[in-house]
Amino acid sequence: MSAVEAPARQMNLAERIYQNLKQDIFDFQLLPGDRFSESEIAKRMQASRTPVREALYRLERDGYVQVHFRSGWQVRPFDFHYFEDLYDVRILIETEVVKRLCEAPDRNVRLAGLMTIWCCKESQRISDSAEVAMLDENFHYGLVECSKNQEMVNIHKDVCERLRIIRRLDFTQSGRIEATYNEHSEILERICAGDADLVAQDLRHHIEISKNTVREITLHRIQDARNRYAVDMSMK
Amino acid sequence: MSAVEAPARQMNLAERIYQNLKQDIFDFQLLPGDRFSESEIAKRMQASRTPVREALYRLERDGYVQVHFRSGWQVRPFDFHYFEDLYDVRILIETEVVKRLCEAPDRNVRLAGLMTIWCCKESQRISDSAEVAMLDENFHYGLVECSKNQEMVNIHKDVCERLRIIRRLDFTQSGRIEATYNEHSEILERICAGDADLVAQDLRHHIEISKNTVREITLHRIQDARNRYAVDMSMK
DNA sequence: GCTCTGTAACTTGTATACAAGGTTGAATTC
DNA sequence: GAATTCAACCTTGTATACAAGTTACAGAGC
Repeated sequence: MSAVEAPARQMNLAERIYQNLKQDIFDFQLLPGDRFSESEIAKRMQASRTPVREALYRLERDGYVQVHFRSGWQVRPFDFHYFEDLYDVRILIETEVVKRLCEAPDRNVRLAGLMTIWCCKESQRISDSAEVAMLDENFHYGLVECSKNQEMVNIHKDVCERLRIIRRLDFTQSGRIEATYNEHSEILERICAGDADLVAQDLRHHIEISKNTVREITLHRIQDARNRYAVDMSMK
Repeated sequence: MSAVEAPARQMNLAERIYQNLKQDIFDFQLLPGDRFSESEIAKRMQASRTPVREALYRLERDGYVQVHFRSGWQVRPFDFHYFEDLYDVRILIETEVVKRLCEAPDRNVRLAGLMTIWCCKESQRISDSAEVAMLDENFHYGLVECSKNQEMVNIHKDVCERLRIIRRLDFTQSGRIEATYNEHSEILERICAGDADLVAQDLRHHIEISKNTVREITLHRIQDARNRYAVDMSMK
């Protein structure tokens, strides 16, 4: 029962390949719709097909790729309807969590960490969009972790990870950073005030802003992102 | 886009082994805590280790088994806290769904199938507990499918499947069948009436009955179930 | 009897060989 | 030129061989 679990899980080849492939998908190195074979990946990762297959089947279950019988693999094409459904699940879980939080007597303690980050002076706010994007994710993870329901945490994390691929296109818009700070701090303060209905409404609205931007994202923008990424890489 | 997906997915060896192993776990042929090796399974399933491994890694991700580094596999031990968390997720999803249903103008049409099964005369009710258990599962699936949110359906299905291992111990109690009929029919009628708050309350209560029985289940009862199953098998 | 040690028999992780079905494209036929 | 055929080459699915690490137990030493 002690050190059996994930903590010190040494990196298998399969694990490493899984992480790398997922990162490639997030970075649009592998574009939605792209087809590829196991041998191709094996060659690129300098490994045999066995660990590659293991990684691919995990990615398939995650919903990132799909296998065609004896006919290669494919990065799962974008499906905006799918993303919107995921956003709804996020809204459902997070609003439930904040409602519960509003009834917890020790909510101030539980939220202390988040409050130091988000309810700070304007001068202390972070302006780097990549960094804020990460903080934003952690904000929402942090809320759900307060629920003390590990399965809710797992499912929520899963959903957010599947959404990450499009969320990262979100923080490029100007004004989004400031708005995020304002919305997060308001949510936290209202939780402390115990305003269950109001805060659920705020949170729903906050997430729906992201949800609505999904519709605007086109394959063209994805292609752009890829090009930008390629340039970034060559400059390092 | 036509016949690419799951429908005609022919049974791989890996797929077959996955299903068989899961069934063994459900039937308590493999008891929580049991340890076993890949070769063992391969021998029993008359296949090589390759498809066995694929199946095992899927089961691991599903949360049924865990692998110990170069030291065999184990059926994940029971953790009642885990099951209660899952029940909470079920409650959250299903209450959300019925709330939405109460606002849908065409809810009578969507629910027609369920109503013929559950809102029938007492004389037409089914009394076989295994059959009712299956109908019960389909009732809850059916509700969520009405939500038109495929991801919610998927997650809910996943959660229910993970709960199935203990839910099947539930319908043995006398009176449970009649109560299920009464509760389901009341829920359906109240949805049609559009009573969002009342119906959510009913549903929550209905699921919490199951949730509370979890606490009563002990490993001893599981052992019993296994013995009973072994007897059933030998009688065939 | 107890502790330690080393080895033999296991385990999973990875690479590779082969089987069986899918795809493609050039040659053939009309 | 257009349609068809068929073979070479691809793909994944499965079995097997080997590498590397873990476990269990017999036997030595005390």
